[in-house]
Amino acid sequence: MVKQPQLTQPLSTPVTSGDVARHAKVSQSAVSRAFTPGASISAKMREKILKSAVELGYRPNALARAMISGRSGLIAMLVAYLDNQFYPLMLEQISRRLQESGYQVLLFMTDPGDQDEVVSRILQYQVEGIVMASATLSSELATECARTGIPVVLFNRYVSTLPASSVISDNIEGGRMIAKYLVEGGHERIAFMAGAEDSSTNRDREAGFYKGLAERGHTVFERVVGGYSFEGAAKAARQLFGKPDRPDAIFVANDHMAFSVMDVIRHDLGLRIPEDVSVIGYDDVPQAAWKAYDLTTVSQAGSQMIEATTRMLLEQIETSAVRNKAAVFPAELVVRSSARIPRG
Amino acid sequence: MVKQPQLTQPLSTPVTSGDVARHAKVSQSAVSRAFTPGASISAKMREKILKSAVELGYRPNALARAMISGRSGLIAMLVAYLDNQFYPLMLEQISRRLQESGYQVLLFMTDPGDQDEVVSRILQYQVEGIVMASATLSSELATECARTGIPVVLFNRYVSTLPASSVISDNIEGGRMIAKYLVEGGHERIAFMAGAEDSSTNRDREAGFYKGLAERGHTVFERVVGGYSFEGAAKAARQLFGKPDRPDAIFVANDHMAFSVMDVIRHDLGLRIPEDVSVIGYDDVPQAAWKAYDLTTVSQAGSQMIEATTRMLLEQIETSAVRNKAAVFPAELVVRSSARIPRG
DNA sequence: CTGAAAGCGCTTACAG
DNA sequence: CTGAAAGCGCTTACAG
Repeated sequence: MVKQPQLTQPLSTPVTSGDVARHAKVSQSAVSRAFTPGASISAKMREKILKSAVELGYRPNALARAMISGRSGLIAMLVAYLDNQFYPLMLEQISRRLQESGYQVLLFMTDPGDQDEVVSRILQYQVEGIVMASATLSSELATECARTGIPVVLFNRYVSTLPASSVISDNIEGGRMIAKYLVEGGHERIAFMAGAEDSSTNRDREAGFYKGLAERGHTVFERVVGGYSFEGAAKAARQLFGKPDRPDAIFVANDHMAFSVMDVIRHDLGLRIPEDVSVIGYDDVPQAAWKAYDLTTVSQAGSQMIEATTRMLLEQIETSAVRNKAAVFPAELVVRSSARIPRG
Repeated sequence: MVKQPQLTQPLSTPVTSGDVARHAKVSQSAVSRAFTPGASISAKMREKILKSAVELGYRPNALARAMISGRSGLIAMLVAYLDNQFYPLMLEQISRRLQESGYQVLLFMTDPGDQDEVVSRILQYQVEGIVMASATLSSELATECARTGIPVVLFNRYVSTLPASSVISDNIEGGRMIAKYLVEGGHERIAFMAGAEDSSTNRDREAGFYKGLAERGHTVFERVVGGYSFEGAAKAARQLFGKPDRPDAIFVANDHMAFSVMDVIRHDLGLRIPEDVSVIGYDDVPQAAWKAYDLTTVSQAGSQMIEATTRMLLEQIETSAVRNKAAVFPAELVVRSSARIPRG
């Protein structure tokens, strides 16, 4: 005969440390100690308590613990949009790392209009740290977050005037490498498609790119803005390549837009890549390796950036110190077939 | 002269309702009421309190509120992997909807090994509801979540024996439509690539597909397993299409794998799509519309599924009732160019 | 409408 | 090592 679940014990067991204490015939403080690593409690007592806890289905209430200890174990993760695959992958990995370290991620999908609301909620939930993972979140929001005094790490973005750490790759050098590669590939009319004008990633990639062109006696042939969106990039590409005197190469500020640009060049305009136009992106998202695009791009040191983000954040939390350090990781050109390969 | 921040008030303001009460010369309960919608408090008093609160930078402590009210405002969102773009997009939209409704998403990236740990943490954080958003999370995990008595909604997955609601699209009908389309397109050797064997999406899509084939006097030509991963799909595709007697059409259980299959067919094997092989996917992720793939696929009613997920979850939370309803949304064939179009 | 008081479930000095 | 007690910051009956 199958035993029915005991009806006296509701499914959503609100079992407290007091219940366990009574059951194990010990004090409530002892129960607390049994669940606190490093607390002074005898092995015998702990065992007895753990046994009772299992029997009753007890789990410490993390919220109550947070109240008294001042440690919520919560990290706010601010993200703007997940279309660009770079971000979900980073979100996934950073979350996993934080979970492994005993923290839990509170997700904030933020929009430009949200700012005050977001900051307010972050504060209400007593998060111990904040990760801002988006190229496009406004710097006012970053400033507000930094002002809370809660440790902040900006991921793939920086605001130099802020008491917040940031983790980025060397976007300036990345831009330079791309300029070098395109010039050496013999291109004469080299264009640039910007992402979001106010993002540090775009600013640095663009600055490095122009610098690289200048170093080789070139200037940009034409500049358009795609705004880091697929549709924006398509529109800008049609305008740019739809004219008779079109570029023979383009650096697109991220891969996500580069795919859109490639589609327009090939399918709307019937041009060949790289024979008619060379295309280079930035980020090296997994799709860049997909054969249909096989995109030459610059790889951000993703796993190092993830590691640095969690390390810097946890370090700040554990030392109660708010820092303003920037970790910059090297960029690396990943050569595939979407851009003409220089000879030699 | 620029004024320095007051050093007497630390940046991470631990301002409590008591501080506000003292400042506004009212009771602490009054402060609480000023921040509780619908509480009985005079307009004059509320105003005075709100003014003090702003001056001091007070925010109610959500954790303390949760302790006493039993409402944490937290929803656990369980996700397995974010490679397949379908999931980040759903995660983004569901999170936005929950935020708008005043809830906050606690993110759990889960692995097969994690189960007990995940359930334990969910319980510790006193979440009010759980969304399981993954085709591949194990049904034991789903069972464990349902057993907690916390409202659960399975997104894009179901386990019929569970006291949990689920939101899915009509995967059986979707599979049938694909079979019909391929048979009518005149294909003779129609293959199927499965995703994860134990997922309900795969089971239903496969069952519907076979049923559709049978209805038209066909059987599946060959069946391989891609496991819902890009690499798994590539491997299976090489094996399947690398032989002389290869399929002339394939239904791949999701778009994410279909892209991989298309790359292998075109670039590794030099075959044309759809002239040599027709490919159909499932999900209609944004990439399916990218011209390089232009994938014929079945669209899941994403926005309806998102809406239903949040509505069903919030309804269960607000009525304290755990339900076992399944919301099934219609599937729709999206015709693009990766599969031969039937005449007429 | 308002305030004093109890209590949510814990952790952590403080004695013993 | 163990227990009694205070207290984290709130909400919510209970009186007035």
